[in-house]
Amino acid sequence: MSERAVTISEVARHAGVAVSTVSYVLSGKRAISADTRRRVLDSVRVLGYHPNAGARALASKRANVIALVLPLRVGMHVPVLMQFATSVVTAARQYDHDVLLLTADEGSDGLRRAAASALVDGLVLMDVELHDSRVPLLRELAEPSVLIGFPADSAGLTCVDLDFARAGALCVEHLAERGHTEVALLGAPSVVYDRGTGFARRTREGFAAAVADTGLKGVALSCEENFDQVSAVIAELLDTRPGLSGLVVHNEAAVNHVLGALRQHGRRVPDDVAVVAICPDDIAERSSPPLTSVLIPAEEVGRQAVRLLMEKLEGHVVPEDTLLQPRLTVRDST
Amino acid sequence: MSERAVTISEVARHAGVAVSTVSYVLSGKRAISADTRRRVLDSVRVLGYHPNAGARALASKRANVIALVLPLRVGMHVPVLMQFATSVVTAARQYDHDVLLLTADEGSDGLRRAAASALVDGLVLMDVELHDSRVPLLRELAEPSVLIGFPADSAGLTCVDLDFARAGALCVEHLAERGHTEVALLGAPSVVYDRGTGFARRTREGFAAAVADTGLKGVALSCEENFDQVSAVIAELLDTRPGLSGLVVHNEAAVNHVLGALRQHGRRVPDDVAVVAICPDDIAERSSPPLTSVLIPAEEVGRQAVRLLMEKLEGHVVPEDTLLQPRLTVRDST
DNA sequence: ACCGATTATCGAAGCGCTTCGACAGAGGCG
DNA sequence: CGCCTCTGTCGAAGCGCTTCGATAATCGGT
Repeated sequence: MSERAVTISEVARHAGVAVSTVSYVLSGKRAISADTRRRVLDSVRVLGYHPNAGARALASKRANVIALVLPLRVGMHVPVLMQFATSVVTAARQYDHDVLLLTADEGSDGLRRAAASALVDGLVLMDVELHDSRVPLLRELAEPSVLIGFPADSAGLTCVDLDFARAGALCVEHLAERGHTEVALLGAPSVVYDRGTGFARRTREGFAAAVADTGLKGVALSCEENFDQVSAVIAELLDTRPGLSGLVVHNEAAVNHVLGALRQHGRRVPDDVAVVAICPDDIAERSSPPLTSVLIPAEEVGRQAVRLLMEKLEGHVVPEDTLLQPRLTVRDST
Repeated sequence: MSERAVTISEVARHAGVAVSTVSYVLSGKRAISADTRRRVLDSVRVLGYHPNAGARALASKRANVIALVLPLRVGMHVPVLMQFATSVVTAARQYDHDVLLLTADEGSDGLRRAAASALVDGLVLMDVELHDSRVPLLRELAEPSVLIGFPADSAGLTCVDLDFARAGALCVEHLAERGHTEVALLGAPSVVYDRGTGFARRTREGFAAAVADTGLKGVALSCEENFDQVSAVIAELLDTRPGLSGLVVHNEAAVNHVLGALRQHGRRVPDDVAVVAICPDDIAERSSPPLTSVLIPAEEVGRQAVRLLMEKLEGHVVPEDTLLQPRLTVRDST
């Protein structure tokens, strides 16, 4: 084992051509005769050649690696982050790029280091907050970047996200169609609103706007993530708002507690109270009853983020804002 | 913006020394006078020099990057995976290494490609299964690797994991001490056992052994992850085993359903039924009541995995098996 | 049959860094 | 005082690849 790696010059010798010819066969940047191409590719296969990434990066000034930057704080539901991460990796591979994982611990220095050392060609930042400390740096970095989520000032940046305002509205509209007249939003823990996390606020705004538009009665509440607190909020809600019959839950960790609390308080879903959640499909499906939900299209968000980054790497101009339209799946809870 | 990157020769010129001297200052591989060192470091700072990663990798044959390979299937609880991932990244940075994220989609080819192209110096594989298709490849790869989890045949490999057998036993012993005489294990979904996931089986074995040792009565059941099925299992259990008063739950996604089902069936925790979980602390803490639990020390597992890999990269010999001892935290559920 | 354009291939010059061997100068010792 | 050993520094040779310009070879048009 441990045989020294095969180099391009060995491939060239084996195929009886010049090193540059092998390079051109592999990159396709110049025309090569079918015959030569075949001989070279055969040699590549026979010798098990893999181009040396460092050498390639040095000569071409392209590492073919992008950075994926994890959020500063985990405010978002973790499984969703994981979905983003895997879809970014998968999408990147389709463009023949790899993904370097950067965490918040290093803060902006980490981004600067990775970019300045040419370790990566571009950056994807996950779960960007309204006042994200990493954002100013991006503006001065030579490397292109794409954000998942929207900071307060997104001018000059490329951002992708689910249209959360529309998602919040969609839930309200669905409940309105079902004939409900008084609804409530159970959102993120209050700390998430306090620190200005964009998607939580935007959902709330969309909810409020739709409530106004449809002429329903509605309140938006924050929602902690342990059972007792959820149960207390539900009790209070049922108590003070007898007409309430529709619930929008935008909190993956709390959604099962909400169902438990409703059960505890003797309310049946959907007969007494209808519930629509904004959460991943797997959570909605394994709840009892399975929940009508708007899912966060993590897979598509990640794919779009990578696509946009690749466009930028090619030197193309891309739209600054990309909002993905939410889709509501009706299940048994409404 | 976008000013061309500073190179080592510019630093050398600025500091009035040879390129090689700058290199030696930065690597510390040869003695350099204090005066020269200071001048060089000043120039580095003033010019904002960052060594080019590709050039460094090419010349030194070390990329200073390790691969983190995500599991083939997500059988493990996702937040725990995320904890592994972040701790691996953090630990790697402490050794001045970065982390490349590889997913299962590419399978073994991805590993081979990353290794053969010298993109990475070594590999950390997460959530290894008993018969993991990636394992044979590792044996023939020149690059060192460390596994998180144990395959069926771990000979010649370096593996790290929580001692799940001990964790299962610890839970039983705790319940025995509390005076319970009949206990049950609610484990992973049956499909997880079927595909031979090591940690699930090992927990079950530890549970069974401890039940035998302590002379308790006990059964081990698999446990699906939606409320209705959990509720049915709990009903059946309470019905057929009236003496049952202790439950060990090794299933993060189901643990809240278990509590809900017990509530539904009129059992109080811990008065009627004591529950001890094997799960992350945050889940245990936000349950109602907060659960006595054995946590999966993801942070330490990741750190140890990286430490072992770095040792191997240095050419040192490391122990093949590293089993981390579980610790049980008593909360309100027992 | 000759010319210019086109196509296919080659050789060589780097990319920015590490590392090896060489070599001045300083210091220790008999 | 001469010799030897360290120290600290330098210059140059690559590492494996991409890419530029040059050069043959081929071709259609006239």
